[in-house]
Order: sequence, then C-alpha cells, then structure tokens
Amino acid sequence: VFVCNAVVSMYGRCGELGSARQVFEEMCQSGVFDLVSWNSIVAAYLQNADSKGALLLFDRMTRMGDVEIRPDAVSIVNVLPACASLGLWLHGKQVHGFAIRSGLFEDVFVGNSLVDLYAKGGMMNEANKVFERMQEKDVVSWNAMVTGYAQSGQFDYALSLFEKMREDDIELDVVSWSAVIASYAQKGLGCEALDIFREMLLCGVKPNEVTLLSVLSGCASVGALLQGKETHCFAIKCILRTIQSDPGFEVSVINSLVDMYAKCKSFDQARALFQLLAPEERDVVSWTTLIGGYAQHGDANDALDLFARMIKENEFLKPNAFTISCALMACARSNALSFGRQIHAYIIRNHYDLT
RNA sequence: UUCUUACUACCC
Repeated sequence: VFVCNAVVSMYGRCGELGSARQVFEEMCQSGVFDLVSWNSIVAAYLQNADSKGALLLFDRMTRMGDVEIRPDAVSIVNVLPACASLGLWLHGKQVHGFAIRSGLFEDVFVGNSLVDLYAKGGMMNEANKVFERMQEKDVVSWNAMVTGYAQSGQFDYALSLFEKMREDDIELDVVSWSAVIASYAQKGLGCEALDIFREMLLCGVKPNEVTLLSVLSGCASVGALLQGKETHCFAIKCILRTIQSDPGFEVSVINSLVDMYAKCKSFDQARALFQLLAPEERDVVSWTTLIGGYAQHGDANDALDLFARMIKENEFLKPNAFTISCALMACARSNALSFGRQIHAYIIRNHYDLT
C-alpha cells in the first residue's frame, strides 16, 4: 500500500493525472488501499488544478461509509482549498462544521485552511473568528489573514496585522514579505512595494521568484527603471537559468521583466528578453505583455504586428481577453479600423465568450 | 507514503 500510495503521489506531482487515477482505481479493485490512498489521489487532482475532480473523489470517499476511511486532518486540508477555488462557500462551511465535530479543528493546518477559505471568500469576519479561536497559530495563519485583508480591500487592517506580527516577534518568512509587497504592487504603489522589499533584504530574508514578480510589477507601475534593472541583476544572479529554479517560474520572471522594461519605455530591452525565450516557451502572458506594452507606451503599430505574429506563429496559443483588449486598444490608438474589424471577426469566428 | 498561506499581462 505504501508503495502504491507513493506512486499515486508521484504521478500527481508529475502532472500525470491519468496514470495516478489508473493506479488508484487498480488499488480500489484489489481492495488494497487506505485513507492515505484517498488523500493522495485527491491531492493529485488539486495539484493539477482540477478542484471539481478532487471534490467528486472526496464525495465518493465519504459516501463509501467505510469505517476505516473517515476523513482526517489531511483530507480536510485537501478539500477546503478545492471549495475555495470553486467558490463553494456553503460546502466549505459544512466541512468547517465537520472539522469541529470530529475534533480536527485543533490541527493547525485545518485551522489555517479554514482561515484561508473565508479569506478567499472575502468573509474576513468569519476568518477572524477562526483565527481568534485557534489555540495554536503559526506564521501561515498570520499570512493568510494579512493576505485576506489586503485582497478584500481592507488594506489598513492588513498593514496593522503585519505590524503586529513584527511586534509579537513572529518570524516573518518570505511569504509574509511577498504578500505585502504584492498588495502594494497591485494597488500601483510601486515605491511602497520597493520600500518593503528593501526592508525584507535588510532583515536577511531571501526573495524567491514570487517576490520578484511583485517587485517588478511594482517597478513597472511607477516606471522605476533603475530599481527594475537592479531587480533584473538580482534575478540573473539568483533565479534565471540556475539549477534549482523551476522553468515555469523562469518564464514568469522573464515576462515580468518584459513588462517592467516596456512600461519604462525601454522597448529594446523588453524585446531582447522576449526573444530570450524560445518560441515554444512563450506563453499568452509573454505575448500579451509585449503587445500591451507597445499598445500603451510605444508604437501601436508594433503591437499590431506582434498580434498578427502571435496568431501566425503558434496555432496552439490562443489570445485571451487581455490580449484581444490590448490589440483593440492598439487599433484605436493608430486608427486602424480595418485591423480592428479583422479582430472583431476573429472574436466571432473563434467563439470568444464575451462575458 | 498524502495536506495549508504570497505571485506576473489590458482598461478603470
């Protein structure tokens, strides 16, 4: 069982959901499975962004009525983020009730997942209730609260909670810092984001890919080319093309650099970085970033050329609503009515959902 | 052997 559970988990992590499911079903057929098997297959669905599948499996698990297979803390912690991502708040509340009834609420992970569930739903009163009732809190509990306040528009609460973390001598980790930097960056307060970033470095906390994405977004929002370049150097030293970094994150960091340079009107730099990505590495964000950069801060005709290239060069990469809106903005700026009509026709031809 | 928190692209 141990070995098969590990195999299910391994396939899940490698993105081989089908194989994970197959091994799991074979285990069920032969009756060789335990709670960990169920938790592993549910986790595999979550890791592959299939919350619906995860919930369906969880339901099947609870409906079996097997006394050996009662949900434990791990099961709860699997199912709560699935509820959150699907917006099933009522379902989440039911799981909350179950956690209390079964004594699993004492578990820090369970408490943290509940805080996060309510925070993601903008129900900060509920989140705070859970937070206050938790006997044992850790840095994750605090981080989830700070992020929840920031994302529900209660930015002052987020900041004062962050201050309180420091007063209470809670060891701030890279997530705590990145969350605050991201919050400032999302509000377009690039200078404040950079201030927090500097403080983070002074405290000796090492930034990761996510931190850099927010820092660069902050630089971009205020056109801070100098700080953007510094961040670029940092990225080269610590993230880009290094052994331990995830290639997916690398593309994201390069996309952010393209965005930063474009918004600082350094289009040669932006384009050079874009070209640093192999054609097959470029994703929708890479294209949209550069198209949007030209559309708003540069020559709108360049934006339109890029849009045409995007469609021609990679038939598997579909422009999304962001891309289209950037392209249309470029048409408007350069009075390109006929190109605009072509895009209009493209939208209709490809059945874009206009909601 | 399984689990929780931060993140990049349009306009406003």
